Amino acid sequence: MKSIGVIDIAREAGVSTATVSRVLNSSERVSEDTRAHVLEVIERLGFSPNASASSLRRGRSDAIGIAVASISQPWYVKLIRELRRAVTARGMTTVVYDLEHSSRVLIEHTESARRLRLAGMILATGDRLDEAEVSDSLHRLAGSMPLVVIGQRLDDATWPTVSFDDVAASAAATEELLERRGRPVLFLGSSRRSFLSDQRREGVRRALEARPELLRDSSFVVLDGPMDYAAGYAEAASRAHELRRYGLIFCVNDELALGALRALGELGLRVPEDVMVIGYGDVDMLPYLTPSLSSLSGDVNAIAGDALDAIMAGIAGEPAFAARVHSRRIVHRESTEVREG
Amino acid sequence: MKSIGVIDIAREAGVSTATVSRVLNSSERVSEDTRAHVLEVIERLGFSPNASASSLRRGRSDAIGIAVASISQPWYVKLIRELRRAVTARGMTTVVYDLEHSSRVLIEHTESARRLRLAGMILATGDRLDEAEVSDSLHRLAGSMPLVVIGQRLDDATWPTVSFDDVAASAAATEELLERRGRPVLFLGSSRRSFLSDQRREGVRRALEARPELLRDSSFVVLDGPMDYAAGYAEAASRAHELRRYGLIFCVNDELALGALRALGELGLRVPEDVMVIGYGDVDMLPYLTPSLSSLSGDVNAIAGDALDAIMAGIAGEPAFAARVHSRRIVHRESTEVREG
DNA sequence: CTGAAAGCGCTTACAG
DNA sequence: CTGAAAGCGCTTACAG
Repeated sequence: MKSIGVIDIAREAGVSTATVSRVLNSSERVSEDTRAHVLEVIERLGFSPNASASSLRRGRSDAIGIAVASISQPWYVKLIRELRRAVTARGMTTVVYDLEHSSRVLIEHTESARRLRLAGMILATGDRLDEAEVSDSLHRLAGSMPLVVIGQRLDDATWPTVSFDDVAASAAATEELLERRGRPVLFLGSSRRSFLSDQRREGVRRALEARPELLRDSSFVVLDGPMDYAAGYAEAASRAHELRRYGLIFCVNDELALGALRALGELGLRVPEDVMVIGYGDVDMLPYLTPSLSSLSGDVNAIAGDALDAIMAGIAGEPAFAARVHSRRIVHRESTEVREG
Repeated sequence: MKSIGVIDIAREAGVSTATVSRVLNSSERVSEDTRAHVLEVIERLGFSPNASASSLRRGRSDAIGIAVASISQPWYVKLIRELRRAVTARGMTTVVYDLEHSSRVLIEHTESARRLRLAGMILATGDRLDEAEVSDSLHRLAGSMPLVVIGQRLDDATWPTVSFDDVAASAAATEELLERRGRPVLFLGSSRRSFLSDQRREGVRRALEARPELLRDSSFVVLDGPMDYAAGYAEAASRAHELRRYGLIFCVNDELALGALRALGELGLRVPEDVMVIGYGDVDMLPYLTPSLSSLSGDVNAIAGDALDAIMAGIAGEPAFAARVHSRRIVHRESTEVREG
């Protein structure tokens, strides 16, 4: 069964294929009568235009790629949905890529995006992009379509970037919490593969520099595997003997914080009375934990808006900003609710 | 800057475009020397074949669509990743669709899939598909490509389906827990838009039928909004006065269970001493909650394997099974750890 | 406002 | 094993 195409519609409607095409891409001048008639025929025959033919002829697809570090992290899911909403409203489509925190998958997806001749690509990740192979892929990608990166800026980036100032956010949060309780800090989650983790650690370190005696007794744990619930649990549990020395466990994400919370409970430490805990990301479940978890929150809509402006400018061939930086907000919940000196 | 195509590669390599194409689609007979030479030229010029041209010529894309009810639910994320792994291993690609639990989005995505002439579509959702507009979309989709549905079977389905027997799973779990504690049950989460929710409720009801006095005092709550943390919390909290009457809160998913857990804690009810709680899905975080949450778990790999077999059969034009049903397993954690009469 | 016709970049049946 | 050439289904510059 041969599927029907513009030729069939044109014949049935008694017009040319050019007119059918103009109706499909509404922006053109077609008389109202003709348009209505053609649309009726399209509807009646159940015609679905072939996107490959259209993309081939136009030289590019009408889809924007959205690649995120991991679709199992709620913040990225929100970002995807917000971007999809905005892109759809502009009459374009999206294709979602889950990087699974893997360089290999990132490279596979960039190649796929190039083959598809996407209209543009928005890449959001906190994983390091400066590894040679990855960086090469990105430059190749940026050479074939507009690219916007959310989360970090490579030194040799030729594309717009949008990010949070996580150094500042971590520093501010740490200072605030040190005032509540002036004790050493345990920082969980500096992976070699994570750019954001480095930023967050750096902020904590800076805040502690003002109190050398606390900095000396603080610890910065380097995780090399996944930064998930299990890792948070294992890292906290394995430090059972020294945990009482810290006033705050600063986790690079909410998953680690949740895992750590469980370990602390098993060890008989109370949160926040014995030790405070804070995470990063402010995922939806935090208010429902016991104790509810404090976190550093970042506005998805602001980031999505900037990324969209930049990608649309790129598609239109116009210049966009080089870098935009947003700030985060600390959300206090039970895990940091304590008042001392 | 005109991007390079097979013609450029052919000229540079001193062969015909037919040969270049054969090298790209490795399956063909090409001499080793020619192949190596052409590959070298492709690499050197950074050639990326135009997927639209290829799809147009072949009559369909090499991508399989994976549409899931929501990418904010971990089980679906696991399914996506497992399917992607398997599809990639077969030399094809995937495109991910997030239905956001919305019929409108589902319809948009099926139209998009049709325009893209995907090789096939795997749809996984527990939301009802029997609404007229949705059902029409599915039949239209199934008319243009192989379709496999995970999660439910429509009466007039012409496509293979894979699902869990949630009636049986709920019934078995309820029976087992009623033996631990013979008290009425509060069932949370029967939404009118959810097929799976109906199945799960039905299983609980059947198990209770054997104990009419318990069935009489049990409650089945119908939620009409999202079934998330906030809903679980709100529903449990709003029943503060009657909560002590139940021996078990049976939640249609883990998110509701987590929300309910928090509400119970605030009300001073102990889990599992005062009331047991169980969810559905067995997401990764459950062991790290306090108390850790019991859940009904379903094997992703078994489902993914069946779906893949069916879609591949469909693509090859071969017949596949009509329906496959898998069973779930109860995973006991602290929230159901209690022994009585 | 509308149509005739060229052409986007591949793949493949056919011929050698 | 390799090449010449047709054709997939659209869109658009051009002409009227």
